[in-house]
Amino acid sequence: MRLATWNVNSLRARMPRVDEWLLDVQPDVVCMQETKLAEDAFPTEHFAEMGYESVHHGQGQWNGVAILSKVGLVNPVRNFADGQPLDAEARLVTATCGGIRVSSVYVPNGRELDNDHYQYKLAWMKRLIDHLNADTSSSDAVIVTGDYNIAPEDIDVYNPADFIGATHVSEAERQVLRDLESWGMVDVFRQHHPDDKLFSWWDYRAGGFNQNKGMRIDLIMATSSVAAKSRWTIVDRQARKGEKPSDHAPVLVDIDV
DNA sequence: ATGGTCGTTGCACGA
Repeated sequence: MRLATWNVNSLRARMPRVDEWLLDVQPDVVCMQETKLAEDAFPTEHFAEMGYESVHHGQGQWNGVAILSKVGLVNPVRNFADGQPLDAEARLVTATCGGIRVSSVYVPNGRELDNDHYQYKLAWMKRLIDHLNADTSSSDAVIVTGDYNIAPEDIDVYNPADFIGATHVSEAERQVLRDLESWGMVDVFRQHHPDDKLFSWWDYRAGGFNQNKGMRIDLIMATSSVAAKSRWTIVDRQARKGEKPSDHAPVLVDIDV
């Protein structure tokens, strides 16, 4: 099974690149973030014609997450499943694909450390664990992948000195990611590439991609049973090049099934 | 050099 995560930064703006990429890469499961589409504006029929079942959790101009699957898509759940009042923003969707419980996540950005949005981000990550406890178990085959807006370690940013006092690298953010690992999740890319400094996002501004000023914030987190069956993982930098790219590159993993 | 671009929407804001 080939699974990918990609923050497309507006599916409407990205459709030509998404179509081209699906045909080229032939993923079985795709987790998308920032579709920026209303619930009903998702091109369900178009993806069906390309062989994908899909589920979308959208809200309109911001956020929006989706899962595409060629290996079945059952028991979809939009939003958190922990029984608490629903998140007002469309940042989480879950479905079982090919026997794996898959979630597509768009973790809040955080903006600045003293911004209310940063507290929302930390609370959101804590709540993700409540969701997992309600929806599944760490002994199951589970993947939670998407734009975490957290660089797990200093190796995951181009120049750690430039990020002092910034979000994405703060100790509290890294701690909630470690809490997810304590729950039972493995960072699949880092497992296969312990020393590689490879990024998944580069700012559109100031030639960020050409200068490789990026961060690795798009993560494939998997329970140990899935991680053990993962064979190969890459960042698809090709998708960040060319006409009208997203500011994120897809991250791929191939899993033995 | 505290900028820069792109996406939304609508002439500002989020990333």
